[in-house]
Amino acid sequence: MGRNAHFNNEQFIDAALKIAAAQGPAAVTIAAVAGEIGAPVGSVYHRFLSRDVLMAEVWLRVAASFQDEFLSALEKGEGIEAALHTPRWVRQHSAEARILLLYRREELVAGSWPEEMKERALGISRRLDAGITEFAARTFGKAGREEINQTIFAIIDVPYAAVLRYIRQGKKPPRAVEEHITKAFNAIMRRTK
Amino acid sequence: MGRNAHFNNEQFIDAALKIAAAQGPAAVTIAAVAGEIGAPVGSVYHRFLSRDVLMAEVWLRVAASFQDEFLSALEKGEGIEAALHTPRWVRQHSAEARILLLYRREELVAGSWPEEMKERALGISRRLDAGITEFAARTFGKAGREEINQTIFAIIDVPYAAVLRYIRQGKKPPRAVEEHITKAFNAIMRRTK
DNA sequence: GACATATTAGAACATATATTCTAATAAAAG
DNA sequence: CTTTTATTAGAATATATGTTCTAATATGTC
Repeated sequence: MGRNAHFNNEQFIDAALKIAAAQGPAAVTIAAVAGEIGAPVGSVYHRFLSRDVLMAEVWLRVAASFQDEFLSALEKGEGIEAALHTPRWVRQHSAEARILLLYRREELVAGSWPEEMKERALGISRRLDAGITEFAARTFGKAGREEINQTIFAIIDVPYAAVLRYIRQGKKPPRAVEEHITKAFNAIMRRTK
Repeated sequence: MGRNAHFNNEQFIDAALKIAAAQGPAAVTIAAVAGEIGAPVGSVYHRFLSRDVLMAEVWLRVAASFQDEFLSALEKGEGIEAALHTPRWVRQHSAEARILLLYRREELVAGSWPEEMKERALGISRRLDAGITEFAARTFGKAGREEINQTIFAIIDVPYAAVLRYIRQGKKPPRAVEEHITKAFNAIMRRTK
């Protein structure tokens, strides 16, 4: 019962994501989000407890989008597939990439998260840690602090660096970055002892 | 003539830098900056045209601090010295490093810069470009788009990536990152043809 | 010592924006 | 057809913060 909805949660999250990607998180005002889809500001609060909760939904969606594919590449492949996932995902998802790689979580969500969302976020980072550790153990035979650091550097940090420059310019990373990432990956992951 | 100053420009810039490094640029309110050194808010405006101008001074100081040493390492050495300058500078200058590597210029300075400061900023980025180009030419024999991209990746982007994770955690990067950077540098800068 | 002025001092003002509140609507249930 | 209620609708409110304004205070100059 009750009146039919003109808008749904997705639309607000989409609008916030679009604005954040294009103009940065500070431009995501409630009025801008509502205006983007022609909704009244009251409807934002009808659907989300606060701006922080809306932004947290944006972050969770973007992070999950990146990570699902990343982890399956990591589980299946030799690692280089996971390293190359970053430039590929960035090409495919320009807006999401800007949000995930250009801003830190605390910039998007200033205040504290509701318990239920905190759980979801924690789940995401735990799955990533587990995937990395498992891969390091598979590659180096053991997964001590240094093996894990090397792995993180090769398959997360370096691909991130390779791609960041282009994201900042609003461009898609060129194919050549895959070659750079591959060279660095091979050099770093080569067993040294 | 006139009353003696209790405060000077440096102190306000220092205060803004400290707050930005510790709590992010959004925490750099005029009241916070003034409060940090026990000055009245009016004195901030007596010395700086606006918050943006103050933040621009912060950025210029930090950028110059990083770049002066970086460029002299690049001019003298074989490139690896420049690549390793990043982790070393970060260890030496934790607060400045947070500002330079954690936030983009537009986050620090939202509005437009006064012409004179714009010149200073442009000078900084031009010197960097020139240094990189010169080094690429010296290393590869020529400095086409791809040679320059490779060079930027090896001596700027990768070191940045190696260090970022620690900066975010408020830690100093461990010595091991120098080894990772070196491996990647050698792999990337090796002439391929 | 009186004056001019650079600077401190902090209250007042303007504005942007998150949030709340009250009312209007429309659809389902009986 | 009346009642109930989910939702739209947007005006009103509260607050934070950049900026401006007016006054007080020292210090050098005559």
